[in-house]
Amino acid sequence: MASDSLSTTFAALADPTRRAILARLISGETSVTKLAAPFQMSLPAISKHLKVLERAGLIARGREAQWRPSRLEAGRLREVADWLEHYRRFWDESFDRLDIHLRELQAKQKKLLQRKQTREKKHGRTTRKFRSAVSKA
Amino acid sequence: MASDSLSTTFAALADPTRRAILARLISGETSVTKLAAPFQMSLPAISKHLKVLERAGLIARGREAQWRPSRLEAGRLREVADWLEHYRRFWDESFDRLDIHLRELQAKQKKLLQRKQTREKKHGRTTRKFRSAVSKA
DNA sequence: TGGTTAATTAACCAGGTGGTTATATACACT
DNA sequence: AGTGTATATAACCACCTGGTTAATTAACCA
Repeated sequence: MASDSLSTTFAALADPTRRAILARLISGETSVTKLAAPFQMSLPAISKHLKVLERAGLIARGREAQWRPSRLEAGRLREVADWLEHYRRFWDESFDRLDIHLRELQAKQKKLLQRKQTREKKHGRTTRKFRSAVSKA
Repeated sequence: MASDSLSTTFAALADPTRRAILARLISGETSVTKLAAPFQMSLPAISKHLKVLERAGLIARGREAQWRPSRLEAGRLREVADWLEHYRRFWDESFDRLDIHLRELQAKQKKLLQRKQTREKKHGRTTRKFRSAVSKA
């Protein structure tokens, strides 16, 4: 398998068990045994799947005594969404109009955010908010 | 590899060569040799990649004399986008607000489309337009 | 008919993937 | 210290993947 980030992410997503695990993690972090419960396969198999997801950066794992709770880590999914945007117009006929609307939204949003940041003096976060929802092409 | 549609699609996308081929096809359909040109690998290798993309339904292939032009087929990418939507809120803080805006847009769009269809008596297409751009959760 | 160009198929190979069972590690409890 | 519970690692296996070179098919051209 190629070692770039997108390839690793897609490869990790190319398995229904792993996608089911991600889906389960939507409702909160859980232990390995609880994640394994719905499946017929052995625990080591699940352990391997979790390692794949972890290496792909799709989940992060904590430590609580002998439990290793997994939680969703959505950054890589955003990368996928960003990549997909290049192709949106091929399946979404109304893309151009939608794009225009979204760009307007984005502009408004930026201004709002800038004002908010000036008021509250927040730190750390940049203003990338809507980037993944609009075209980059 | 699992045989369900999403798994096949993700597996096909988990290779930089294949993604590069898709990117190339954004600018129109092309022959195998032209698709192969940017890469160092042999023609049979590209041929295999194209077969993977074709089986995944990401491209379709025509026949023009001895050429087999490939063209982008974005339906499966839409499926990926739809799947991704379940996770959007995990990377997009402003998801809820965006969702509201998009639903409003969708409503407007539906009305526009209905009027248009009444006027032109178009057939076959339903009004699923913005489904992939908004949350389904 | 024969030659050229485009693409695919066949046969092969190294390395990866997804599963197994058996064993090991880590922590909690008494 | 010893036991139970949660998880990971090791060793193994069948199959898949992504590449190669050589041979084959298919269409055009003269």
